[in-house]
Amino acid sequence: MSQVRVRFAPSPTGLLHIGGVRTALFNWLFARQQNGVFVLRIEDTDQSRSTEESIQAIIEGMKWVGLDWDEGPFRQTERMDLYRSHAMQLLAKGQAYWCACKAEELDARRKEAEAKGLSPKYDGRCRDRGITNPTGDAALRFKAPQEGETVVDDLIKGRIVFDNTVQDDLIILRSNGYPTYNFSVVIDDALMNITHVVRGDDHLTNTPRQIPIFQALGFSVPQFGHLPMILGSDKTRLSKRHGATSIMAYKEMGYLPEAMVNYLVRLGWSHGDQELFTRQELIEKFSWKNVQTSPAVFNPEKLLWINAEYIKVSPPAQIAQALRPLLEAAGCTEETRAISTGQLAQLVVLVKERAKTLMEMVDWVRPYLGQVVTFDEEAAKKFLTPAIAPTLGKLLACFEAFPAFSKEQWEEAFKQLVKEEGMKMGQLAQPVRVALTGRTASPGLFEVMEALGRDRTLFRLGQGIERACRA
RNA sequence: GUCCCCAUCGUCUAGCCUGGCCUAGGACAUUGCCCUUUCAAGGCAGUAACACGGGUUCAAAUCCCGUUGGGGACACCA
Repeated sequence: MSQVRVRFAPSPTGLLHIGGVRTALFNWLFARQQNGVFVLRIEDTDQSRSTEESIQAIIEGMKWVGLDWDEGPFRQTERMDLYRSHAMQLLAKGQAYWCACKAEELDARRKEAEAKGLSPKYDGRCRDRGITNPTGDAALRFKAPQEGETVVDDLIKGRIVFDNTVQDDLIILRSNGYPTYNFSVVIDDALMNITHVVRGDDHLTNTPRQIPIFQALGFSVPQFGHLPMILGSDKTRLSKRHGATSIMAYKEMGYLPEAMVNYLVRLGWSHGDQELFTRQELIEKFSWKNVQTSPAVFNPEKLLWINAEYIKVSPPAQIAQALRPLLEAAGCTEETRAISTGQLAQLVVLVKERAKTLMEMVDWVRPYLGQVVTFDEEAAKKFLTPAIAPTLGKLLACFEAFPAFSKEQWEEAFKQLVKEEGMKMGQLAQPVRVALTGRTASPGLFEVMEALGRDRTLFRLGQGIERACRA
């Protein structure tokens, strides 16, 4: 069998959305598993809607999720001669014809047919007119088969039969000379030797339109596979109404690319009960057989859970690196630049179990940057009271007596003091927590002290006592 | 309207092809408990589904037909 060649062919009419990423991902996994080739092709034949920014957004998104392509990015607008010459071939063979109907006329006729409850398909009035010297605004139509059936043996859905009598004579070359989608995909998929065309379910009904074009041109027909759609919580097709759909929006919200990939692949594909996969496992275990046939609702809560799982197990230094720009963007520019990645990684270890996104992590890490603590007013008011000040003072004196920080020693001393004062652990722990972090919630107290170091711990404790006395 | 696809807990899904092991398993979310210096994390337990109706069969979530419901496509968009 020849080498597997698959492609991802987005149209650059907006940002790269998660549905597109999932389609790309399935293609990519299959290519990598089969030692095949993954092609990136930009379908920009609609000059009125395609933009350069969108092309950049697609490339940026693909890179972020780590879906590297082997060939391309090809742009259809750079391949116009190919489409035109093949269209002319069809014309010469009598499998295409010029159509002089005006777009507005066609529109009107379609509406009329619909109003009468008839099929809105082209009535074929130019089919046998034999126009040989078309005026500048004629379009070229493909002579679609009008009888028999077209069978698609779908990789995911199995055998699907379409009745050719409902097929339309599609326009393949617009009056402006640009090819239409259904024609340019066929030419490109054929010329690029694509072996498996895997795309969204919304293309399923395009398949019986495209197969006859492959055949008319004498190309071998690739295998097709149609992925179920991603739906929003209301079970309609996922769109902006449902929240963020652009892949880069998830980056900005603090999601990890590996988490996105893991979530997206599980949306429509499964391997028994397994939820978490390394990329290597995905490549090994992926199979069309286990791709779901029905659409899936996008569930942000599960994505959040997966992201949290990835934050917990990813190398801390890697998280630290990704965190840096977000920290700076959050206004901690100086503190962030002052800290080494190694030190930042230690903070990541400190808080990684409580942050589900990098954005949340920014907030968790903040109290450990800089010398001074920023008090949460409510927390300070509640726990840093004059009543507790003397005990905090004793604790400070006790800690100061230790020349160096030692988690075990300091914890021992802390517990000793709690006992002497006849308090409960929490009665002293909370005020100390507020003194050290400014907040009522934090990692374990002694981990916090370790992260802060002896000097800052003592400094902040002193700060807390001052605040308590003032209150 | 026509054509096509789809249908298991709220959600993602296992099981369906090759009927019995399914009084339907896992995960997210949710509820309760445990752990505990706070917040998490973790552990344990619970609530919760085969859309409906007919067949076929000794036996159906699994096979067949229909109904209903959802989605998609019917452009000189992709």
